Amino acid sequence: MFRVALAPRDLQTFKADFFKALAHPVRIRVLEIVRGSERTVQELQEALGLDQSTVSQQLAVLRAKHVVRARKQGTTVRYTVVDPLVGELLDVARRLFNSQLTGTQTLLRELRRETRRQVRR
Amino acid sequence: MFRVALAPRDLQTFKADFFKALAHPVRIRVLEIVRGSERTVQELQEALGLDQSTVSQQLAVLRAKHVVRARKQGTTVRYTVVDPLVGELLDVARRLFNSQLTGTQTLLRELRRETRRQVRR
DNA sequence: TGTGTATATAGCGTTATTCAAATATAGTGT
DNA sequence: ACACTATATTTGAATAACGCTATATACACA
Repeated sequence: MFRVALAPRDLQTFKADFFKALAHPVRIRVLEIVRGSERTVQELQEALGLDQSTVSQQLAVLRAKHVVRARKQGTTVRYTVVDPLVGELLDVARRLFNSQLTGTQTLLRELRRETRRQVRR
Repeated sequence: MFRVALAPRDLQTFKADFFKALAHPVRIRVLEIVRGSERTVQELQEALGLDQSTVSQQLAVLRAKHVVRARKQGTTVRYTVVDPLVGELLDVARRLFNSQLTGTQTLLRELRRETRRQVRR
């Protein structure tokens, strides 16, 4: 028998795949909605103003990368974030963007609004 | 102060672009080296076992997304992470992977080794 | 000026992601 | 069985990211 030494490369690939899941505007918006509480696809559609197909497609990507989990209930499906650390990750990311965006006014305003919204909830 | 080269259409796009920068195994490895201390391209080449062109290329991506900053000094160029929060982000990500990988032995072992290495430093 | 060294960029074929439209599945009520 | 609703998957064309090789730039020093 022989040992298959898994290169550290594979670990980084795994990590990269995870970040790939976050590397899309719609998917980020989905996560920021879903991280608060479980949501149906319909709710997501409305919140995002996107059609059913698009939302389902992006949810499929998030599912494939194990960022999000689906719970079927009759004919509707509810989504949650698999790990609360995903939320924490998004928070750190927000802080990061906040410090990076200093100087670009419009985006900053957006960011602030988002932060307030989250605190209030 | 910091200036975004291409004004992104909206905030989520900006965020997505940032995560895109992390969505590549080599770039993650680069960041995990560079986050500790400033490194020359040469040092990175050696540490990664990759050729000059590849390393420079990935550094270019990280630069374009403002994750990393270059400091030229004579003929050599030293790279640093722009914001220490990037390091924090990687830490949260590591915790996340750690909890996700429970059950896949080999990758877990790799992950542990990495964590130890970092603590020790 | 010329040569060597460190780093960056261009060109290009291959693969992966995206977007939108169409179609498929699965559950519920009649 | 049929129709209706909620969600998922497939398809295909457009675009972006990759990996590799070759070439370019920029600096140092003789």
